[in-house]
Amino acid sequence: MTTEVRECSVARTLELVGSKWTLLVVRELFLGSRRFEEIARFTGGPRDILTDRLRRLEAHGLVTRVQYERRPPRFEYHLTDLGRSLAPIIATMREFGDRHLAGDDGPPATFVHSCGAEYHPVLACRACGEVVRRGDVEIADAAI
Amino acid sequence: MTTEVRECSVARTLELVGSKWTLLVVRELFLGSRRFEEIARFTGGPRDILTDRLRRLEAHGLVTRVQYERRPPRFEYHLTDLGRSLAPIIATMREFGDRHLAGDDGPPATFVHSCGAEYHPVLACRACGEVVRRGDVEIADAAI
DNA sequence: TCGGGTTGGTTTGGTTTTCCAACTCGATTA
DNA sequence: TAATCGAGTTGGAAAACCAAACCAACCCGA
Repeated sequence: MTTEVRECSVARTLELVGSKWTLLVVRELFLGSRRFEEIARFTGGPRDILTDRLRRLEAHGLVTRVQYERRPPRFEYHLTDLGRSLAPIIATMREFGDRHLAGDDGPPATFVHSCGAEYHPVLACRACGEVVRRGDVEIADAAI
Repeated sequence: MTTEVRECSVARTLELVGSKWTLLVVRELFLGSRRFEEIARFTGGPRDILTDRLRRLEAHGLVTRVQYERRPPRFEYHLTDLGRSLAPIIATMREFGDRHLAGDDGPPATFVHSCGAEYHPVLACRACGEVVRRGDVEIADAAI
């Protein structure tokens, strides 16, 4: 009986962003925080862990550390293009939370799409552009 | 100076599914695994942790545990509707992994949309149905 | 020039989780 | 009777996590 662990893309993605605080750091960067103090304050995470997560994200090319001041050396963190491509993951998580885990006073933030409506993301097929509903997608090739 | 931690939907979602192995369990259920042994085999996770995750998912209504045999009592795990609504999170993670973290022989699984094309999810605006590109969405109300 | 304050961490010391292998338990098949 | 199976438990070690304190390098006001 061999180990039949599925080496899937979900697992690989989770190795990158699946540990505690990582995605909250990324969320903060999406929201415009740049400095360590902001990230620490708004996520509430332990500073040593945040340091570790930022280094790890940097090592994988999702974040860059930019010196904005020498003489005391000070740094800002920016998402790279690769980092920004995590947007759909954050957006679908936000949507799930808004819908199913909202607090007493509804979702804590709202976004607007360029069409003018309040923005709620749904999945669409890249090829045909149609919004996907349950049952529209089938697995073509097992092993995920 | 008060603690200004953002109580956002992303954070709430991560409390639910943000610890290690949870999303891999959910992925397995999406792929059709039902029994503990399958989940253990295909995720490779420690059995005690998997038990914990399944109980936790059950407690939050994402999974139901169904007895399919008495006399040795045996159980199956099924996603509830709420659990199935995690699909976009899994799908966007898979897409990210396929695109940026694929192994040597490309993505390990492919899916097909009902339009006939290979399925790759992109985000669209629920209201207007248009595919979202960078810059199309703005925050309307801070605090996320 | 002295005492604070700011920024971006690192260190310390302990708590919690996670990990893993081995074991259990009831029932079933050989 | 032994071996097997499914679905966990158990115990101990390793890793991750956490809060608080500390540090370095500067800036500011008195």
